[in-house]
Amino acid sequence: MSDLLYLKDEQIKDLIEQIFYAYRETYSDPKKILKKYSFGTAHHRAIHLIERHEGLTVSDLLGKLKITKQSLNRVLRDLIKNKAILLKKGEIDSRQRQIFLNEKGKKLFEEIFVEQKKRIYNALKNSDSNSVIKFKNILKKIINE
Amino acid sequence: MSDLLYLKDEQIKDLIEQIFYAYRETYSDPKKILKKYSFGTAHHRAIHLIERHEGLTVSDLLGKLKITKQSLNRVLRDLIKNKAILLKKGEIDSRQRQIFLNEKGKKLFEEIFVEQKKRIYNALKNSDSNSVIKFKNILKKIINE
DNA sequence: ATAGATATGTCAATATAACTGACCCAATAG
DNA sequence: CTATTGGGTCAGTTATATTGACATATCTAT
Repeated sequence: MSDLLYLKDEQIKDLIEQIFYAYRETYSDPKKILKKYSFGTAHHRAIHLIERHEGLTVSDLLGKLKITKQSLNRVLRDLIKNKAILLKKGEIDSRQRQIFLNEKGKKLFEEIFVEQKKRIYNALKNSDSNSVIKFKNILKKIINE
Repeated sequence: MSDLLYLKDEQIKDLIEQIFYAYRETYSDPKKILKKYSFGTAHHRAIHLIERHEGLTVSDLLGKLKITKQSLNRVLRDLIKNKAILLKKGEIDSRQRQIFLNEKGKKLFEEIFVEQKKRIYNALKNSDSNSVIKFKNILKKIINE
């Protein structure tokens, strides 16, 4: 085991605790907005990933969320019913469905994002760009690219 | 809005996505071990916080987990039944209960931690200490200290 | 053309972890 | 001594996930 301070078990335990808080807080901020639409965090995560990866297929989304298709289906049904998203037949492979936000979904995403952004923006605003790059790099390593 | 690259919305959206993955992966690793004891991630989070803050009170733990006492109570009951933790009357205020891991709980924590540690250790092992300090600082800012 | 594999959708039952609301008791604080 | 606080519990409900089985459409390979 390394004797470097930041690789000591106690430091790693702290990080594990802080990663929990960071996730929870980041995804708690927009809960009031979601509730207005009768959505929960499951819907939020889906919307976020669809916005980041417009046109992704159902199985792409399953791979990112790592939930079962039955779980995802409930979420997608709700979002479709609410006209937040739409599914189109895949252009190359028409078994696939590509998922897009429509206007209502984009507006909802923005509303959510305004709330979530505050926390991250405030955390980063006094950091130099080098710190932020290092932060992102370590996050990437934690999730294996 | 800032024109600094790392404060652009797209960068912040990426971070929000990566924080989700980082949390999920970090807390997924020990699920097999937890299952052996018929525990879930709710028990895991409680055990982790009790290890980091030995002797904390029930309301301390509630404040960290941000769940209701009814939810926490189920978790604590399971952990007590399994002899992973014990509750002692508060020394100053005997209405309070201070929570401790006992030997079985410490062993369980270690077993869990070995699994979780791998991911974080591998992410940090090739980073310089400066990067790690900056990583922790930004995490702290995200959770407001 | 047809057989098998793949992508998606769905029904049903169950598990996990959370919630709200209503009480209770013991102990501290005013 | 009364009000408040810390903790525990019962009961019912909601949100999100699971497993397993099966259906349909489409693609791929022979």
